[in-house]
Amino acid sequence: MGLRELKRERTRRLISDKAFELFTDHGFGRTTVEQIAAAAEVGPSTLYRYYPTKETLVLEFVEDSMFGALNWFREQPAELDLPDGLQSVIELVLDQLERNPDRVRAVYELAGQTPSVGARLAEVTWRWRNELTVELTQRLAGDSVEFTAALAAGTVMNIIEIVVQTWVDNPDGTQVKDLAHEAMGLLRGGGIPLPTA
Amino acid sequence: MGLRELKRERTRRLISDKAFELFTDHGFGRTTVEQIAAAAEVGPSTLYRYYPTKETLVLEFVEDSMFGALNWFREQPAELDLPDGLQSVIELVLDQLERNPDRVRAVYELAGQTPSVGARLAEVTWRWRNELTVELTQRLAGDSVEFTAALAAGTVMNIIEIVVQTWVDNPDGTQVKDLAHEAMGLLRGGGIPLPTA
DNA sequence: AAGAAATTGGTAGTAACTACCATATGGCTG
DNA sequence: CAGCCATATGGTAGTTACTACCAATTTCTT
Repeated sequence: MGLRELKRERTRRLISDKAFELFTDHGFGRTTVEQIAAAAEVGPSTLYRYYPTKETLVLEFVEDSMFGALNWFREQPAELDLPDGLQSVIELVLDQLERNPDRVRAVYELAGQTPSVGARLAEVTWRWRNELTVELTQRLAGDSVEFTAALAAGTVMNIIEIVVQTWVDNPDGTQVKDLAHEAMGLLRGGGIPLPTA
Repeated sequence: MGLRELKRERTRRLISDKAFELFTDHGFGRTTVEQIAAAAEVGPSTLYRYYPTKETLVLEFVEDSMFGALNWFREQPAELDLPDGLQSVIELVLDQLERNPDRVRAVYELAGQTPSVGARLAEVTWRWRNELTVELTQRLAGDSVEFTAALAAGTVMNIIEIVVQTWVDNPDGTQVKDLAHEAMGLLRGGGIPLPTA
């Protein structure tokens, strides 16, 4: 890796870290982009080149965690057993998020307090689910492939969201992996009240 | 209803309609709030009192449709059969949306083209699912109530989103109610590849 | 009819974001 | 090593969404 890319990574991380510091200390709305740029010792112009909106500053880590797992899934061979693959996707996402619990909690905190951040977070998971649907559609065969893929992708997303939500709400609660297994068990067990067909 | 409320409804609708006209003609990003206000013959200041953000102008109808159904559900007696109730919620939302198909299609068009609109739309459905989860939690008893409620609410939301998505993508396709039944049938039939527990 | 309450429109200001340009820095070739 | 090219940076000027506030008007109440 050349010096150029190295520097890019460095400043990117620097900006992101300083932004989080300011956001958690003074709140998202009370922190201006200029303040972040000043704290990171770059011009506002440079900051905007790395992060096109203020919200992306908050969501980068979560987005990377989710789409990293999705990209792994995309690279799997076509013969991959889908139930196994989907389970792996869930575990991969959760593993990635668990690498930085404080950051995840801060993200959800900010998303709860600031509507624009909440909206962007919702949009990220929505887009993630859509792209998983596309990938699943290509791996499925038979009738109603579109619907089947979309329902499967939606279910996977539900599990992840529920587990993460529960996890960030109770610090030091059950392990995330156990939570995920509980959710999957409930779904398979059929104890969920579904609308009558 | 007094004259005051009547006028309020009128201007609200007028603003919303003019906004949609401009959005569909020239695009969301190329329409300014001032232009909308001028078209509706109100001051920008007044417009902001009705619609706090430009995006709410787009999403009002969808939001009302979804939360109308949710409020109906909240008013049902505690003994309500949940599967039946959830099916009714789905049908109610779809009924409401079907009252203005052009508007729904325009909303999804704008949401696809404009990130901030897409984000707000995702946030609306996300919040809707959360509130349905709360309501379901109160109506459930037993172990893992939180998880059960969240999974049920998530599934209901998935069905609605999939049906609406399919509906807006193919004009003059299958009836929405048939699409909903197809989705529910698939779910009950167990043909969906779920992650291994 | 008169006062209270709510609606309106206007003004001034903040801050996110865009387009553009000059400068500086890292990477490669003779 | 010198010079050239591509890229990264920082600054300037401008647009626009949105907020806070105030004066004037309209509707409701008694």
